[in-house]
Amino acid sequence: MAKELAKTYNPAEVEDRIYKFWLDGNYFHAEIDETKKPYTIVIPPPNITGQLHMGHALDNTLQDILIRFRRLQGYDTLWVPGTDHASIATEAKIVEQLAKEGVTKESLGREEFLKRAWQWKETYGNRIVEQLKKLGSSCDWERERFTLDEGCSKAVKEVFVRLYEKGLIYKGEKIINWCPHCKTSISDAEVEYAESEGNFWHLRYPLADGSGYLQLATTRPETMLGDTAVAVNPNDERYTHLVGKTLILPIVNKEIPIIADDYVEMDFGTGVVKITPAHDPNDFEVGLRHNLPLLNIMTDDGHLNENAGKYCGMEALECRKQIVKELDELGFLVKVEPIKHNVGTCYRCRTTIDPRVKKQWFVKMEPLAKPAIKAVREGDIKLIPERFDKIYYNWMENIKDWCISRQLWWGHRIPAWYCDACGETVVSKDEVHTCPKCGSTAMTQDPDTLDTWFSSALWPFSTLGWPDETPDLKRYYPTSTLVTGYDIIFFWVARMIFSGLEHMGEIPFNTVLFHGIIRDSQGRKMSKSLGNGIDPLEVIDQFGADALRLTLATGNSPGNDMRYSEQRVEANRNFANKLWNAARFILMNLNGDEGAPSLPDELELEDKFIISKFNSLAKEVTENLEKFELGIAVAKLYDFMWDVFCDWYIEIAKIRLWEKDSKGAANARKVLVYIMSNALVLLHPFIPFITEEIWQTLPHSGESIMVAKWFEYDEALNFEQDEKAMDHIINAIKAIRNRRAEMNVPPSKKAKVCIDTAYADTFKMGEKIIMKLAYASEVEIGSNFELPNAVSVVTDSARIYIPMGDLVDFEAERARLNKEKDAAMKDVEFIMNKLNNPSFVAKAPEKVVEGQRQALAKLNEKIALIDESLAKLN
RNA sequence: GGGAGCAUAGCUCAGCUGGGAGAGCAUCUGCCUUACAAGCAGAGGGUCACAGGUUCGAGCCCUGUUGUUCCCACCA
Repeated sequence: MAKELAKTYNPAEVEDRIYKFWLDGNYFHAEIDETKKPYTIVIPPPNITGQLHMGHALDNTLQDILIRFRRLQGYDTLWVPGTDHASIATEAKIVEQLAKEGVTKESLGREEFLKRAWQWKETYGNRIVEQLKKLGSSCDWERERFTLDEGCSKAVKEVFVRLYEKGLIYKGEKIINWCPHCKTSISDAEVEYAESEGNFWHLRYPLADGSGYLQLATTRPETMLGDTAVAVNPNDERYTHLVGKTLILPIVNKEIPIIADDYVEMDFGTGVVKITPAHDPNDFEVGLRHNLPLLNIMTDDGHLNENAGKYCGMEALECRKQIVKELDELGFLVKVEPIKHNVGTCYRCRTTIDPRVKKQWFVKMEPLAKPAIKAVREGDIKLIPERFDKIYYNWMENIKDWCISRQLWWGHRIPAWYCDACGETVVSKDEVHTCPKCGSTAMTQDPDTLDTWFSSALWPFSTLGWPDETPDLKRYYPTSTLVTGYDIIFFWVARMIFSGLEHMGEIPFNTVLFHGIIRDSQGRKMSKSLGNGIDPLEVIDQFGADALRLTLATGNSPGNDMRYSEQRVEANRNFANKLWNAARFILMNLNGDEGAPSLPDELELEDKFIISKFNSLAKEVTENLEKFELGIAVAKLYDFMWDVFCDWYIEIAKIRLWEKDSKGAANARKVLVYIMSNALVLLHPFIPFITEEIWQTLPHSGESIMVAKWFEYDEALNFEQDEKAMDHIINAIKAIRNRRAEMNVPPSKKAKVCIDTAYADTFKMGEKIIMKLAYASEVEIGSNFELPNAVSVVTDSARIYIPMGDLVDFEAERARLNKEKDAAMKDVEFIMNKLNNPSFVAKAPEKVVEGQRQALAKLNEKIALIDESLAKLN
């Protein structure tokens, strides 16, 4: 016997219990099953520094929807979870933590520091995993991974050595982006440009021969201390005679050459550029072409170094002030012009980036990018929405070498050793103790670690066991779908693609589903500094994980940002409650003889109607899900459950249910259970908790809805005629309700309904339905009604009279009917215009033309019915 | 400088390959009808940013304009 359900759904009461039930049932765990097709998703590993935010909630909701859908469809599904060590972010957090204790990372030492980091990982890495569970994520937790775990380390070393041996990883002295706050290099992708108010300082440098000056402008005057040339365009006739001459660098009083280089734009500024090869990427290139010396003037923490002479030790911005002051005093400052310009900042800490020359490790990108471009171009990998193709190509085609070394401790240590004796570099998967060249045993490992994204790039195969040829790797690679935000297309998606192709020889995933970011109700990005972030866990506490998931899955299309509003969550919580009460209603009426859900032998009109509707719904929803149209799929389910199943079918079913022990009541119960439990399965990917809870209380076969059978479209359940017949009845009921509402007749006041129709058989079947839902005391089907005191209402299939006695205002009736007739006539005119247009009839598809003809016929019928009604009024 | 997205009801957004526009919330009216007031029934509300074009037919395709958001580049 079914158990009683509370009147309102209380998610807090069921969710944790259900999740535990799933874990105990081991439903998330994938066992390789060769009879099934595999479907795999690897999670975008959340940082161990993070708390679950709305972005995670969205990302993981979408993944869980896909994975649950495929699981129900009978795929061998695997969702690999894990977390990311997030080298810079985590190291910064730990340094912060240490600072509170008055300890620096250097004083602690590398080994102790790493111990602390691992402690952090234990504490906070677990926290975010627990938070993912609150959402309902059906990850295979037995396969949980960490980007810095042993397996990932093995993969990282393998990749590093392979690429090094192929010449695709090299160490070089190049200009890189240096963050003076994080004290590490970062990659180009990690630099964010922000507009800032600055100045253009116009300076003049005197010619060495005393014959005059060259005027130029700079936004960073302090870099002049590192100038090693001044450049002009070779075609600039103003300056050609000066090329080869020298200038005296003010303050420094050093002689530097005037060179000619195409890089200089003649019509920008004065056409003269100071060249600081050690602190500007363009200048660096110029320097290479002209063999200019590199003069580094900065320390690692953003101060001027010994090359800055008297400015040594000064902080960069302070130095800028002093230099400008001195230049002004010496007469070298021409003017100061305020300008807006873009400044590169560190994407982690927002500190202004100092471009500088350092010896770093790089990945040579061009050979890796080529096949990665091809994979998308040829459709092996599909990006959804498609427009991200362009963004991807643009980046890949203009890619520069990837700076992968970081001056951090928390991360994968670079597997390179240097011989203290002969300077030999050895790259190896294993520890190197002896120099292969000179035999010395004084080997020192490179102190640097790798960019976090270096290990993330291997995630789709490192998590499956690579470089070992594990059964998982064989079975689940390439993965099926990657779900992630468009904001990490370069950081992560692109790098996984070339890594997968290079190391596995195969794409890492078939499809990438991009989603947008979640903004606050005013459209602003959620951020800590604004304090406008919404904590998904609080939302879950208040409204339930299902309501949150539904909100994130609805009203949102791939690749687009969405605004979060609590009102939407509330509306979706209400939907959950609606389902809950529908289930409650069904349970109240069961008497225990239903057995597992199945259809009765005899079906009434309304049964066929709901079954047929559900049948085609299932087909559409399946197609939508397969095309990643998750929002569309769930909207259809929502409408069906609320507007069709609850508002019509349940209400109609009550008629038979009230006939207590009848066969009809038993049949109605069966259909109710059948539709409800099958609909729950279709809804389950979106709202897993409540669907499980309800499914369990209803008659069911099997242990869990998680492993129930996805409903598949069945031609035998397609009852088109019955759907149409029900439509006639529904339209009549709606029309009657409308008339009654207009006349302010309360439902308690029943009235007789007389129906004149060409579909007498249909309406005969619907008599009881109309009685109940149109508040009729009696339904009479016939023709030539003589009803002097009746209002009438017309649908496309019937003329309906409601005798209302004194309530009837004949003038108003006539006016209303005429208004309705006018509206119908207008529609007729519109359609006639089309049908009278020869090109429409000739060129439009037959289906469309026929549709218009039918619509016209219906309208004419309706007009005829209205005319008859009008005639009766006279 | 290059590229992309968005512009649809008061608000937030759907609208799949072109066939007279939908939802939720809000508003108005009437209902505590024995699943649900987190509900039921009914109603109002839109020159689909603007201007052209293609088409028998355009919210949807093409061109341009305006507004807005974002990405890339980084001319010092």
